[in-house]
Amino acid sequence: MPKQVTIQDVAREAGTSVSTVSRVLTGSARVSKAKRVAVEEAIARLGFRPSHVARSLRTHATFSVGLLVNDITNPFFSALARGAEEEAIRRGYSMMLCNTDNDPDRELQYLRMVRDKRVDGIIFGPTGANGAQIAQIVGSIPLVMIDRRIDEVPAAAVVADNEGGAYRAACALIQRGYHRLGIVAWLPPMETLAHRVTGIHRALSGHDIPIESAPIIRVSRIEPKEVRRVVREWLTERLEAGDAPSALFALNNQLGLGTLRALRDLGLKIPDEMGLMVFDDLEFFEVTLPPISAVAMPARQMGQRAMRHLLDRLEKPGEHLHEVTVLPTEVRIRQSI
Amino acid sequence: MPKQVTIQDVAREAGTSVSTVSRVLTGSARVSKAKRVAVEEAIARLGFRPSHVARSLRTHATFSVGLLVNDITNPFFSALARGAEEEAIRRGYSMMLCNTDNDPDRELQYLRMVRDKRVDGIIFGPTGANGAQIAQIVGSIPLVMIDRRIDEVPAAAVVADNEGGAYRAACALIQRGYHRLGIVAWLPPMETLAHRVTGIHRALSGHDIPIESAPIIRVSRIEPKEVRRVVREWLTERLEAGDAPSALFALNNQLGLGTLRALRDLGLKIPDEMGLMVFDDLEFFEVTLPPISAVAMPARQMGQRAMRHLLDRLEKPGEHLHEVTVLPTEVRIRQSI
DNA sequence: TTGTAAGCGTTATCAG
DNA sequence: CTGATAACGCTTACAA
Repeated sequence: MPKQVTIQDVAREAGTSVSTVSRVLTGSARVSKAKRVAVEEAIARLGFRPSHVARSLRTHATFSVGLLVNDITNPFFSALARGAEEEAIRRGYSMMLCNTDNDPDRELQYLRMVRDKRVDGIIFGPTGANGAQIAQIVGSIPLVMIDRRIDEVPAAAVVADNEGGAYRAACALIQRGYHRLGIVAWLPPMETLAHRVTGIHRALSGHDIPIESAPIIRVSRIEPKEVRRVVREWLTERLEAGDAPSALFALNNQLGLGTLRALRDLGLKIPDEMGLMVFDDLEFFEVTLPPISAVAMPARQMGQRAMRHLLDRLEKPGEHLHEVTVLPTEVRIRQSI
Repeated sequence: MPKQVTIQDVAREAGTSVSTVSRVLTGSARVSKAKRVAVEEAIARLGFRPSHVARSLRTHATFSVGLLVNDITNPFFSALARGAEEEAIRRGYSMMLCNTDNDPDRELQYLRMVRDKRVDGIIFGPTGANGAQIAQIVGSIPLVMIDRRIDEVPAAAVVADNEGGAYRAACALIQRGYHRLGIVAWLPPMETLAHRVTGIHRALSGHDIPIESAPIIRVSRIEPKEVRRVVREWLTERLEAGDAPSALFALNNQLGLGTLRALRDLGLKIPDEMGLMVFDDLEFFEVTLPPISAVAMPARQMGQRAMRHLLDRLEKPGEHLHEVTVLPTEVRIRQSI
């Protein structure tokens, strides 16, 4: 372990004081040309690199932020993370990645960890649980919610236009003659999914279709295999009873993937025997046969915007507006409807 | 900004000294029951949380590691990141996410950043460039290479069995009668891709097929659209000349996606008019029509193993073996060949 | 078992 | 413009 070069060493080498070295480091005050070059040369000679941790202790700023998301493996969140990270690095911040796996306990554990590490701020896709505890843990750390919000915690948020996207997508379905919609949803109550359902219902009502005619298929676990099984069984039953919907609307990309597989299992021809629409577009929906219609969320942009919000607030702490930014979604009609 | 609670406050509240508080915090020495409960109560009362940054300054350990990968948006890397993160959190470490975008400059920038932040170690998927500089920047920070290696930097590595996987996949192609292979590759020289080519060549030779009969289609940019265009044009030309391969072997998932689209553009029936094999399996290859054969890399496990290596080494610095772990790949034959 | 005090590597205050 | 020096919040000898 070669001893690390400190500001003291640089001062000695440059024949000056640590304060002067610090001043050229931070540019916080004027330094004579002569001294500055002496210091710069000493730094180069010694290969000195100031310790962020010492600096952080002194300044109470770590230039790092925590990103808590459900699962980075989900394309939506990886795109979001990418957007956030890009903005962060551009502004000199680094980002700690935390996968909560939608588990309230992990969420709390992570929140504590980043708080203890004294991150300057947090970008947070909440599970929806532990409202009060979160507020308490986070305390006064600047926080931006992403994708979902949570009422107990006052914070800015960046979300997608879930209701609007679902509404327009449902209208497209209806206009193409799919009047009987089956909604594939996930069991746990989530704000985003609820909004999507609302959008669909609004479209239905707007076309004088009773919302009771659109059954909701609720899967309890989000694993593709499970979704596939549940949807397949549900559909089989309905088909036998002659009471099946003419199109399925899956409320997120994982549900969409499972649904697609269920449809394949049953050998149902898309879009003739069953239409398919999924909320949250994936790159590969473009290349399946047939290509699948989806409503696209601006994931990367959401991450970028959330990070921008956060850093803006860190850098000029004047404004404490907890605004919620709603980013538009885009309905992409392909051949599955 | 409510002033933060420090160990001093706890000591005062508990009627003891800071050292005693520190001892109950770290468990580094025995403390009488009475004092301990006094301290614990004081901590609870005050909501004290020790500052990791102060601790790090003192102990020279930050309990954080840097993860540098090409692009988290690529499913291979997000799975890898997930595996790494899981192991990290399990052992009390946090992970900084850095996307290098395969850009040597960004790579250097990030390496400097994590080093300045005094991460305890680095997991690093190198671009392949700046060997000497990397060695210099990283200095004595424990480092584990992932996916690719780089000769100038002595470090442990975790890689997939690229050659073996490609070999077995090529054998499968040949056995099914695809004797004329077109290899879709990326232009920049990369160890992993080279190994894959080697594997294919070995399979060809083993079946007495001259390797010259397997042309390499080199795309200069990895964007799907570009891959698609290049492959389509190349194929069109060959088809017209009556000199096309009978199957295409794409060397990574992005190339695979682009190739698939090119095949669709040309209306070539898979697997009858053209076979397709891609290195690096994606979830959705299972659900395309037809499902696509691929060789699967244990991405998540690679991340986990790399992190395990790294942390093991941090925790018992005795061993300095720069071993390279080669994880097996699995050929998954589906209906595209 | 407990307390005092000396750092860890910076930045910031305050004189000169 | 420059230099001592006191924090920052913690851990760890060293003493008691």
